[in-house]
Amino acid sequence: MRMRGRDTLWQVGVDHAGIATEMVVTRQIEAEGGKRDDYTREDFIERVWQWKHESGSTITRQMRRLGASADWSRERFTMDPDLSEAVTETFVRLHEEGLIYRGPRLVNWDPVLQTAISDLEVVNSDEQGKIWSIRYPRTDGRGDVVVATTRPETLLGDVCVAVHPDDARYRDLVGQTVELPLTGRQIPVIADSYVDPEFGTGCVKITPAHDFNDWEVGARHGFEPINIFTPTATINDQAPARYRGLDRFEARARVIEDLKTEGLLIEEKPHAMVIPRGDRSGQIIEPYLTDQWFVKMDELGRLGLDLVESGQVEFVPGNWISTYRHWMENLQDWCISRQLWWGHRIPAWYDEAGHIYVGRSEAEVRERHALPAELTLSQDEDVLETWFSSALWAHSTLGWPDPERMASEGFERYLPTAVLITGFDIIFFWVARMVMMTGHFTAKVPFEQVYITGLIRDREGQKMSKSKGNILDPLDLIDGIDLEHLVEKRTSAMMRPHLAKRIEKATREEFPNGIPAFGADALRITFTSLAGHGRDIKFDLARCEGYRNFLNKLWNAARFTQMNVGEEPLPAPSDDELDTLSRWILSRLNRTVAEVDQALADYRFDLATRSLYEFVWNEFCDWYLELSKPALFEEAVAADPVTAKATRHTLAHVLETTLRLLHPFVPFITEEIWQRVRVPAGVEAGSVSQTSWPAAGLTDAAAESDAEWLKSVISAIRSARTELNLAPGKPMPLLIQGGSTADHARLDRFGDLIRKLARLERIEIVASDFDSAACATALSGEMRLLIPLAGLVDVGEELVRLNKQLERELKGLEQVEKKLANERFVANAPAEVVDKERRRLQEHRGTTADLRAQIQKLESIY
RNA sequence: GGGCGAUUAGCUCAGUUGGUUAGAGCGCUGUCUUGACAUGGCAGAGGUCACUAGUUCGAAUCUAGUAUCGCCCA
Repeated sequence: MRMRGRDTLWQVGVDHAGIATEMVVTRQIEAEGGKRDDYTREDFIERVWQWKHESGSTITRQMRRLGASADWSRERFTMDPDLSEAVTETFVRLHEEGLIYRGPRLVNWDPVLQTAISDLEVVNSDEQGKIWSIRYPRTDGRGDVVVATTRPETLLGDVCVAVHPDDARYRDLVGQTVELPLTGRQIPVIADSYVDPEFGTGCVKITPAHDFNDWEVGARHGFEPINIFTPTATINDQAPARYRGLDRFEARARVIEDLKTEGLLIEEKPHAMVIPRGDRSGQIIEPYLTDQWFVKMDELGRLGLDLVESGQVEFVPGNWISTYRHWMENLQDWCISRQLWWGHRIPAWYDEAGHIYVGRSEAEVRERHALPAELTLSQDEDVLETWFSSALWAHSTLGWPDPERMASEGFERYLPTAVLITGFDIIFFWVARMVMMTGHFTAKVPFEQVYITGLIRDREGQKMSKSKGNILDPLDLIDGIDLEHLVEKRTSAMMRPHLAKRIEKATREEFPNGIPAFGADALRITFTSLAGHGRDIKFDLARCEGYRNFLNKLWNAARFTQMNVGEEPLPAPSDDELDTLSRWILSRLNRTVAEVDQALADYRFDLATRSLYEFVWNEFCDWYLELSKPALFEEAVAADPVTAKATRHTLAHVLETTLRLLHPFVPFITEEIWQRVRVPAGVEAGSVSQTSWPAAGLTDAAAESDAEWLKSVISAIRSARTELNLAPGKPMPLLIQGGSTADHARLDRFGDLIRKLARLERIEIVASDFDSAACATALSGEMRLLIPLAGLVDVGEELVRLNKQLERELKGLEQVEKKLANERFVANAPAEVVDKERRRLQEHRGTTADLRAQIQKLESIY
């Protein structure tokens, strides 16, 4: 983009990762033998800042080493004062608009971290649990009701038992009461269609304070929820004294034991179930009743959906829109408060009577509500979740809400931004929320396109994670790392230390010699080459190695070029001074530019990389450099100085242009080489990054066809040579039989090149009646390339070779014949397709006839 | 249960609006220290495009179903 002369901004920065950071610092304190409780809020935050300054810049350090060409002077952090101001402003405005509210709700509660977390931070894992059937005696003495539950301890908070309204078995039960075991309470039986009559006995205990579904049922029937847990998930005073103070698992054991004693436990059996766990702590999450802050999602969700459905924000690849749509259509209100210290503190104050005042500061609150100075206000202890501030990123980093900063940071100039590049796992967390927030507050979209990259997985296809110990630090791929350090890095500071042994073993198996240094360029181009539009990227060191070798190839091609073009500016040849091969490579270069342009426009970095790789290696290095050598040899320079000059200039020009094309992929090596070729290539700029992006020029069909002819002749001879087991260096003559006038004209022009590249002694054209019985044959178009066998090879080997070729040809011939024999094909297929098949038929017929004739001749003398 | 996606060479993946004998890298085989490069050159082997049916003159490509796997949501 920048090389195309566009006004570009790559806004870098990081968020403050509330929960994760708080956990890391807490663990650090514990490792020193301290406790988090020893710290005041202020001291703890101080400690977090200290940690952040020391080791919080890992990501930006990695990005810098990778050569990310961002505007580093504009790096932002979500806890910066200006971004924090945006957070407060957003909260206050949303509150004023009635889109933020506080209330008692069931939230996902992490009893270890003691904070609410959002739905998205809960990981549901399939686990083996148990299910218990419990008898609830009817108070009318007419038997019992049996309920099944996976969480018997929650019966202490049951408010009723529910059955399905259409369930004939229990029709007489509805409206009756049952005795809730162990509590001495009586609870009613109600009918609700939430109950699945097929599941268990068709009777369900309802515990509104500890289950999301039960909460709904309880609310529908007007029950007051009974919360039986403290914030650490121990039993509170709502329960009978016997259970108070037990943690949830102890309570379960005692409840079961007591039920057994009372003869109320019917059975216990294994049960496959889904357990909610916190994605940070790995602990079982409790649905827990607390006061939390929420953002209403109905209106914002509609906006977020509209902006995408209308095409103002476009996903690449496009089918991610269905994931986005699906989520936006099923939104829950967004729980934004977290019971943490590290983050943006909620701008709400309470008086002693519990009234809530929201405002930008305590002073503003006092003034706005005319509160007397002696009234004590205390600020809400909670902070906002990290994504709340990240959601504002697009506009808050451009100065919003301060008009002066907006002007200086380029709010109008850069919003909407062109593209957000991110992983699909973050579409809900971040993308959707950015679209909603920027849309709501600025009436603009945050970005026009969202390029969703695949997720980099390890060699086995596993998601990389610290706890699995399969992470790879890009820095270690760049600089290399020995096995011991790698093992140490992967097994230290683990959340689950018992996995260390297994991780160590796997690491030693996968990287027995550690990781060699590949360099930043090789790593970058490996990633771009893997960046197809799939959703997973399996990372394999072998790919990295391949691209490192490619860069080595590029380096050597550059050395060759430098050696031959020198260090002085080269005069550009006029069009008619350009030799065919130079015109060919320039034509191929132009095609490559066009391909790369198209690939980049489509975000197909893999295809862009491939075009460049193939051009550099398979065309520039394998052919042009080789073909240029004869023109650059000393005798040749004297014989044809014009071609030598044109070739030199073309070498320099093609290399220099290729470097510009490659620069966004491999910035370091291209800069290094470019500095050495810019003078001979005649380009004025201080750095390759300041040159302009190449424009695709015209292609040259005549030159391309000449070069293809030349390449196929040389390849045919080389193949024959190998198949005949002729040493590559062994001189041999070549006889040419047949061929068109065009062939002969080309032989005339390129004979010397063929001789040199195919290592021939001489080339001789022989008459059509020349007896080729004593020759090996290769076919190239209409030409027969004959290699006299005398003294060189075994006739038997040649026969084997020819028969193999014949077999291949016959297969092709058969296919074409079948096609053309089909009348409906001839009648229905487009004329050019049919013509093509007819031409192929002729070719195959000619070739097979030739091969047969030659085989016969050889057999006659064999 | 709902949604999304995948299945192409031993491995990792391309394959555009359906149209030569389906391509690449790595790996494998043979061979070569030729004056850019052995991190290399040259040549080669290797595929029933998961399966079944359909549409079509023609299917890796389009449609339906089946199987296996993965992810997201309930």
